Amino acid sequence: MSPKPSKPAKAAKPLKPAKPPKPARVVPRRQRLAPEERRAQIIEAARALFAEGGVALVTMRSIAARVGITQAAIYQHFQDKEAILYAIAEGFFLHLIEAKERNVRADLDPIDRLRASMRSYVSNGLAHPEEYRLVFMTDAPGLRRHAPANLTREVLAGADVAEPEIQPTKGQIAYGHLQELVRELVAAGHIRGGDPETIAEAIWAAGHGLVTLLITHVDFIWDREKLIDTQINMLLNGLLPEDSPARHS
Amino acid sequence: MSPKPSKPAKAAKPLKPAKPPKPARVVPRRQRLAPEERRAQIIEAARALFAEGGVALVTMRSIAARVGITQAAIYQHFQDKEAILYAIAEGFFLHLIEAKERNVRADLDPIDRLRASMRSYVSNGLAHPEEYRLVFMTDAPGLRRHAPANLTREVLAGADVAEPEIQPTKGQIAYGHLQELVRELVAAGHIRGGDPETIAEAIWAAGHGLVTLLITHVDFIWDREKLIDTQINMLLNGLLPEDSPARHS
DNA sequence: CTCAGTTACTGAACGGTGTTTATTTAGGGG
DNA sequence: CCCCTAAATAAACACCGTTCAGTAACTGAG
Repeated sequence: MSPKPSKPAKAAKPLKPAKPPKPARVVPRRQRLAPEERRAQIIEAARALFAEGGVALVTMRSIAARVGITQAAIYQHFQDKEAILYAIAEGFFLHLIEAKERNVRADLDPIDRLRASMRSYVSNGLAHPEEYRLVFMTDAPGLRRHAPANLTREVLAGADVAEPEIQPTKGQIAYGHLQELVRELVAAGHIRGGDPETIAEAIWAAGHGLVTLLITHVDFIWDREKLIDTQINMLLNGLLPEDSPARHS
Repeated sequence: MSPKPSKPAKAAKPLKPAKPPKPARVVPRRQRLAPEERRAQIIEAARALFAEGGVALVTMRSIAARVGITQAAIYQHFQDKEAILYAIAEGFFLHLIEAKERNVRADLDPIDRLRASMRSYVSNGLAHPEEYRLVFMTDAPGLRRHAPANLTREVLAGADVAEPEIQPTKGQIAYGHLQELVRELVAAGHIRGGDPETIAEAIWAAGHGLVTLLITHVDFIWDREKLIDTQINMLLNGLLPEDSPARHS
């Protein structure tokens, strides 16, 4: 059996029946903070726990304990747990955007910009696997719910809904960079023609699949660089040899 | 008289509080089943719940209620919840293998076999999004634990650990089909040379990314077929035009 | 047929989770 | 000064997966 922590447990409290409200409770000492400060504390605690052991360690109780408040107090500042995780997810996308701006210099050859973009994306995923899992591999449809504004399909499609207060999430900004790059490349004829939107989606899918494979089968893939090279080469040059009769079929 | 065996006094209760264990409990009517039958019932119930509302509905209590037993009884037949989910995951891979054998006829042109393989994989993912999420997008490292035998890296790498009782999981079988196809194509010169193992990984990554994108951004992507076509075309022909100076760099 | 042994099953917990509610109280504006 | 808003609390609620002692249905040997 497991180590049984014998607890004295005098919990003989009648749960159901009428509850005589115990009076004269002395709440020890309570410190109040400015809301935005508390909010920052909570996010920071959550981020630290997340970094230490992944999403499993991020618990309302563990966050509260780290901050020094009770778990219920968190609900004064966040609608629910997913709202906290959303903040962490946005941090990941911020990393992504910053790394992209560091690695994908504007003076590079256009095709090299695409290469560098993909490498930057993959490297970032490998550097922050827990965040990557949270953002793309967790079944949390609610994460999107906590975006500051609803970017509907129409907005993204470019309908003239020019409401200035609608601002995209960090994830949408990051993806927008890829879209723009692909548009540029297609317009300049550097890559095959086609719908830039669809091409960007296909490229992202390939990159995402690569990261997924690398971070979930950690101990099966020994030569990561070779795999990344192979995939980028596949995307650019294609699998078919130049003289293959199957080309462009 | 009564077959009441060595159950002396109930006074010897070393447990926490003095709990008067009311005896004379009349357990209504209990039906016992052959273990394999019960096992099948449990899996079936879990599968039905899973199909109805995803993994969130699959609860030990909900499974038990559907079968008509208590949740603790399940543990007579499965080590834990993940063992049940493993059965569902294996079912998904079985679908995958069957679909592949239906769609990828051996008499096809080799390159068309690759095309059909990818289409079959993607279609299967789109047809069973909940299973796909469970298998590839849930952070359940334990799913692998319930494989009937441990296929270690050495075994997969081809070391001569020819233990006949070690049999691969359905997932490993499915992936093996892709590996074999790629090996064939490379050997016959139908696709560019390179390490077939790595190429297979890159292809799988691209297909997986595609499925992920399609099942998570359901309402953003209107033309799935176009995206699938674009990606397969990208993999085969490459993004770069024939006369691009960047080719093969 | 009897009876001991095995084991599928039950009821009741245990420790955990996210969240809600009533209550208390700190701190700032009239 | 009081009063009101709202941050924080204690205590619960409704779940979850899992464990465990005890019970009863079956099994098979004598």
